[in-house]
Amino acid sequence: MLDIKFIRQNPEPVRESCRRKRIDVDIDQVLAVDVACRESKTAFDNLKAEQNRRSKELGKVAASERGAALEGLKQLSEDVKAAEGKMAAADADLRRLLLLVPNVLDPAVPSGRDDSENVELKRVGVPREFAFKPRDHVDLGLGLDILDIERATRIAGSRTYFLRNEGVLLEMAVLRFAIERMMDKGFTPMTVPHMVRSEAMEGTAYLPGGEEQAYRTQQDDLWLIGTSEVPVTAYRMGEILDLAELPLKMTGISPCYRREAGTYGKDTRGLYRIHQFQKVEQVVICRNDEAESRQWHEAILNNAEELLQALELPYRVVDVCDGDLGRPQVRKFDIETWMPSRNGYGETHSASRFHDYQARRLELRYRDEAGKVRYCHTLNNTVVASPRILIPLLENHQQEDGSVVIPEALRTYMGGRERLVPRSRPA
RNA sequence: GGAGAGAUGGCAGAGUGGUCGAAUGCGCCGGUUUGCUAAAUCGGUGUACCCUAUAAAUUGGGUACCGAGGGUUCGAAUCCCUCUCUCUCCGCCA
Repeated sequence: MLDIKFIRQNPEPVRESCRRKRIDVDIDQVLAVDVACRESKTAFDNLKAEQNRRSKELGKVAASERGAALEGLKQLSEDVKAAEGKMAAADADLRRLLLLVPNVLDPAVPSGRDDSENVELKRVGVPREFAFKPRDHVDLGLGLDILDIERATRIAGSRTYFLRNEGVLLEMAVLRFAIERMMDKGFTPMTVPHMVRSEAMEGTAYLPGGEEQAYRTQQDDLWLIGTSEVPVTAYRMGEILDLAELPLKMTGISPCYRREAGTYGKDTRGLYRIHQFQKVEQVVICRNDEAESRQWHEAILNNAEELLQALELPYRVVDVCDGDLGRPQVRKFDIETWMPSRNGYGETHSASRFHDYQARRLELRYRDEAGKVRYCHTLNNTVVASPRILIPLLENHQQEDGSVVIPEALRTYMGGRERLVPRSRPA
């Protein structure tokens, strides 16, 4: 959410960000409702002040003189109620609109229609030249007997899977490796509620707007998280933090649930796009300082890059263009990891910077040196998400015989195993 | 799931219809005193919004907020209803 005062003073940059993000919000309407809000607030304040004053006096008036004074006050009371109703309605209107106004783009964000026009910033590592015909992760997974999609579909519908045998170890190894690396970097690991209230979804800007993408529980009106970003960023919501606590560096691990509505027919094979996965996420909550916020954006991007390097996977970093950017982000860098089966890079990480957009919705604040209360800045990035990361892991490290070499970094978490070997499946 | 108790400022805790944004204590900030520290003592110490003045930190006025929402009343921290959360007991349970 943007500060209404900012919109009032800078309507044009806000309009421009709406246009570039292709989000249809009428800023003139926002400004009109803002005026209505303030007018109704002033009207209410004045009426209420009069009522307070006269009511106070009434308490001191002798009982015999009350009758006449009461008559006028009854009418005033009606007027106050009417004015209050009007003000509340205007406030609600404004809030509803403000939740839809997108964040203002960083000037550096490139222009483009969709993800095909994201701008590549760098490539690290060289995709392997195979001397044989490489298999995709599904064939590899079946051969190794670490994966079963067909039966999962029968039981749980499309975009579901079972991991089996060393597949389970491999997923847990990747997650465990990721958490330990983040702890080494001073991030506090957290397990989190997987179902959260609307406030947390709204506060992190998944609602309103993301209703179609999230699972909602029927009886308790809770939402299944699509990422631990939601509970972790919301962890201190409503609090005024001590400056000394900042920056808050946290790393959440959780299952992530996504409906993937509107993606029918897209990425249907394998483990790329599924309804449920595991993710280790990094979240930074820092002071309201543009330069510091940018530094953390670089830092969390770098954290993810280091992890991919440790997994010996080639990747590239892209600067996400305006048309592909979500409502809350100021800027976003995606990391795409080389996936031989796609003969291209596929998104595995997404590093977002939000300015105070989420913090304002979450009432996440701190007291600065001068004692002034200010909204924090928030950022997040994937550390690793599985099973998507298993795609490049299996495909890049496969051997001609269908075995897969486990990167050095993961071996201690795999009971010392150095490779996964095909086996015939039990009947 | 059933029965009961509770939710007040950074914390503890008073307040059961008007003089309450809220006693008191602790904490915190500033002053005074004292070789230093401590103690003592005096003063200050919430958030948001609106109006006003100002180049600005900010000043002056107003309104709201005592878990959340609604109601009664001229007037609600205080009375009523609904909800949320916490605690105790019973039930169920990994």
